[in-house]
Amino acid sequence: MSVSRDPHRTRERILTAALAEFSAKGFHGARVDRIARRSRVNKRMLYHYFGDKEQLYRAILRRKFAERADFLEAAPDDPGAAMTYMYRVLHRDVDFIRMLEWEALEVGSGRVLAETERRQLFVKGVAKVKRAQSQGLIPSDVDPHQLLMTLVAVTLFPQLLPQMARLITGLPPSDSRFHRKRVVFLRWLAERLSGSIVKAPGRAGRDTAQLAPLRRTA
Amino acid sequence: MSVSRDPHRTRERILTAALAEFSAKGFHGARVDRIARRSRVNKRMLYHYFGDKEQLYRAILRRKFAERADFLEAAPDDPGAAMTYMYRVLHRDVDFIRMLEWEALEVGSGRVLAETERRQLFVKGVAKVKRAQSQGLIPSDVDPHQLLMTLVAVTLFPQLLPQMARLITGLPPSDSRFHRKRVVFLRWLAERLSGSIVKAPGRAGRDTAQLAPLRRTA
DNA sequence: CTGGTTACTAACTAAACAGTTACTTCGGCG
DNA sequence: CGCCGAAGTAACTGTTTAGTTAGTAACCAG
Repeated sequence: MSVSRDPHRTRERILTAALAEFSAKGFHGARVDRIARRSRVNKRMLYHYFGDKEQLYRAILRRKFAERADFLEAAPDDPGAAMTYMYRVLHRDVDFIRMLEWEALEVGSGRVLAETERRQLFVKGVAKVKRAQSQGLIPSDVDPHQLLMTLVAVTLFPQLLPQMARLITGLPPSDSRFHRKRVVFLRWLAERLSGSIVKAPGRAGRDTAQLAPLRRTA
Repeated sequence: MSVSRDPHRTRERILTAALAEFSAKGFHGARVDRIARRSRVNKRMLYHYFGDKEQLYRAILRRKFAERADFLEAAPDDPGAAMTYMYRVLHRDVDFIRMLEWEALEVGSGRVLAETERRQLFVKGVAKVKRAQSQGLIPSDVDPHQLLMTLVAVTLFPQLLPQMARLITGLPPSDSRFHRKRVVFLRWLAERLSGSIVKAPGRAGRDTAQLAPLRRTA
């Protein structure tokens, strides 16, 4: 017999199966029995290791967010390269995007798990944008918070509302042709944003200042 | 006595309560009993009018999508005005955005309700972008499908992942200060996209700066 | 007024579900 | 070797849930 015990492996199997289930169905749609079956672990063990369904859910979230904790820092400084990088990375981790989306629907704009760590991540992201601004890679007459948010929006969106992406473009975002077109577009967009089209790639600030009066965020 | 029958009113009350419930909790999280209680209608009547939970859900979706069927057509031609218009309109209908989001998580990029009508809506949207391109409002060296998708992405995103919007900017997207900053940003972005940034030989600068409030176009 | 159809109610049911009980088996340490 | 805590199993339970039964009350056509 020898069921050959292996607590670590069991824990991992539960986490893997739970991620798949929660990502696919969300917290309410997920079934504890199904996670147990998928991981080929006795249901009782889920409760042994994680307490209850909600704590298991939180464990999944914590792990997923920790996994992607560096994705803004790891991005290149150049906005075009940064966008295509983010797009490529996030595109491969659909579960991550879906967990973000479930979270959005559950908590709205309320407090989230790992609030401070995640805020810190974005503080660094904003700092990165500001650095790019001072280097002249990005115009300085724009709120870096709003810009960062928009860069994320633009890279995330196809997986966020894939049905809409398909209805608009005719291709599902999982399709490699979609992928290629998106990357081409992102590069085009980066050119536009960085402002090096019309005038020399110098500092854009002065020239455009009159067009968009902007108060810096606090 | 006189329970004073009113089939139409009852149906409406069910639909209203169901929208609130499904928008808040999604299909699996929604409770039929709660919809019945909220609408102060006997639960049996939901089944009388709509068959079962799923058909009620579909009825809600159909109605919501029909309501917003013209939102791309109603947008102004000018990209800056269009973006702020879309942002304003969608911002006010959080339920609509949430239902889109539940749909995304449920069907992925698979077939959706009212598939052909909704595709048609976007075909018209793309045509609109192309028209703007031929008028020189938007550069012609960009895929209109990808651009349209991105305009939608940029206007929708804060409500799509409000927790992320808050973590990045420090303000929830429901906050009026957030709103103001976003509109300023969208105008900046439109300037960039339309391409006549520096000494533009045309209308990019001042005309669009004061945002014509919804000029309805066919 | 009558008979049938539609609107409406209260109480019930079968199934699904998260969580538990009660028990066995393994592994390591004195 | 003996025993204790951790790893594991199978079968159970109390509750919640979508959906139903069985019936009453209003409305209306003839």
